[in-house]
Amino acid sequence: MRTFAKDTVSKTSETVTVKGWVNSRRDHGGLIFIDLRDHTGLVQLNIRPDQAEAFKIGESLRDEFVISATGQVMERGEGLKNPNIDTGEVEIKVDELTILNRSEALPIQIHSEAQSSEELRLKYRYLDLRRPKMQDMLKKRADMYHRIRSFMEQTDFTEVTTPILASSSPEGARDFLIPSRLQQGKFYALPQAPQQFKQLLMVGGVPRYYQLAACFRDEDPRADRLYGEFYQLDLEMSFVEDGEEVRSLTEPLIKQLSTDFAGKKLLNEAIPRIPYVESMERYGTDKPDLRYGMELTELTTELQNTEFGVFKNAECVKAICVKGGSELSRSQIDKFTEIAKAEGAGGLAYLTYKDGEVQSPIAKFLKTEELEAIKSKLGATDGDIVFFGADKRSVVNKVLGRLRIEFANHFGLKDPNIVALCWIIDFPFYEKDEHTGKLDFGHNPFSMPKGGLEALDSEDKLAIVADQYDMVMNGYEICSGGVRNHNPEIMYKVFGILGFDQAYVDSRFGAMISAFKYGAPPHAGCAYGVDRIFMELMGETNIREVVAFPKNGSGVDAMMQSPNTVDLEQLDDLNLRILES
RNA sequence: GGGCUCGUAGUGAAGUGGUUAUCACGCCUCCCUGUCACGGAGGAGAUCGCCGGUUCAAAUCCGGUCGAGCCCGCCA
Repeated sequence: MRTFAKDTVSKTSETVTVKGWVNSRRDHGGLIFIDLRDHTGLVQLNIRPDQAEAFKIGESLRDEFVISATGQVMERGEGLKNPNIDTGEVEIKVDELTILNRSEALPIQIHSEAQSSEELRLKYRYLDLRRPKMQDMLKKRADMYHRIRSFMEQTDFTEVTTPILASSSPEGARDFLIPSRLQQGKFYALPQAPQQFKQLLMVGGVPRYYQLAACFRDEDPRADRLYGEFYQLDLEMSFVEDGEEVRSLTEPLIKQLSTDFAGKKLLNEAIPRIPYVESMERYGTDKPDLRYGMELTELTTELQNTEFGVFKNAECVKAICVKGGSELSRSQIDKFTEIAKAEGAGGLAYLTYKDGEVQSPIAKFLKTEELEAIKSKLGATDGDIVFFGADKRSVVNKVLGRLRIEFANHFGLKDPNIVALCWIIDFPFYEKDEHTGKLDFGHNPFSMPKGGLEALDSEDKLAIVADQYDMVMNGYEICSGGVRNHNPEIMYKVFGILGFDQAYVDSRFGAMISAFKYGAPPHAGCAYGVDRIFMELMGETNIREVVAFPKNGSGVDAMMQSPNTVDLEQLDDLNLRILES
């Protein structure tokens, strides 16, 4: 019977068998210590020469050998205890020692603080996962899944799995295509989300559906975005016409995960609802991090008659006040200026409040009353610095929104123990492409335009608001949802505005359109990105750190060598051929 | 597709034009009976990602290329 490492501490004088890996070996010549590691922790083995056979084996042990050791658990003497490990009070006096398997020297460091490169860690993920931090991550993720399922079951949601082999959905991300053998020349697509299936479940009479759903998108990754596949807590509710019902029903889950599960504090017990337009104006983004202030402050009116040409001629002038920022060096300001330019700004004007006076290259262009207005509106005091954006409104918001995040990083304003949640609501239904000038869906073509059919007749299509909502956690979009459009007439019109005719909609969303003709209940739902939520709650900034087997930035699994070539026979089965490039 | 950064023994790092490329961990041999990242003595191990150029001389400078990371585009 195997005993786990951590349990040995309560088995003094008992004879036990422990199995695990050699974490380290300390060979004193006439006495050998082994730190044996299993999934529960470490325990020290004490191997003495009087057990000649075991001692001989002990001398041959190396890091990461897999062993089985049998012996008596002994309380360590005074001064020999190790408070740094859970089992430091005891050690096992080994009588029998067996090597279950040997190990070559490891290609990555798993015992030291200095961590090997991510490239190697991913290639040898099965070794990387032995590190306590990764073991902890896997356990915590399982715990989170358990809590999510409990919550969903308690709130009467029914788990339904939907197909992985699905069909290509246009207007979205790039699809992963799967060639069909039985229907040659045709393709399945891996679902980008179970969107259509879950809506069809609503028509199918399932009142509340949920699923921890795998989603597949062939788009370039980021630090907070996995390549290829990720998991969503996908859910949908029928007979819901107000998104508030979805928001208020599900947000307690995210609060519980933040507090009970992750042990963090909520910034606001009442989660604010912020309209999209307001968020863009105040934070310059639709995923604001509310843990810090530095809101974008409007100065267009105050500076409309200024002598300073850059401000005078701009459609919009805004500023943010960085508390204690007057200590920024010239080169640091230059760095922020580069960032501002990369976001489309012409430059980065600033005012420094230092030693009771205003210092700035642009101060001489500003009248005393203008300087006063700036100071009072931004609440600037001695030691602060104020940065300006003056340009088209969208550019100003974008630039200052980005700088707000950069300043928060620079001054360490992101408190890792706080979770700031908010809902962004009322997204624009349509957006105009800045380059082509063409109208496109802002977020999701399946959501209901607020005001229904009539709203779609509005002259200004950009003013049409979708009943669409995102949840934001500490600056990360963690949920997206909406009240769905369950009306075929509205569906046709929504696409018609973009120039797609009825036949197009029928061909792409035939099942949905057809289903909506047979008594589709109104419904609404959302999908929470569980990988990203888990990342933030674990205090990680790289999402690959919280996934067992992630792909790298090139979409490659360095461990499994996927994607890979296939046999010609397999291609023949599918009637496919690879063209010479 | 674009921008920025990086690539040096098995691993992590140092080395910004000039001796035999340095250090730590790991590895191998030997010594060591109370360590806990044990300690000590010795040893092996690097075409400095790859190709080309500049130079008397290149890990170092330049160009290209491959790979990785971050960001932009993209992500209904």
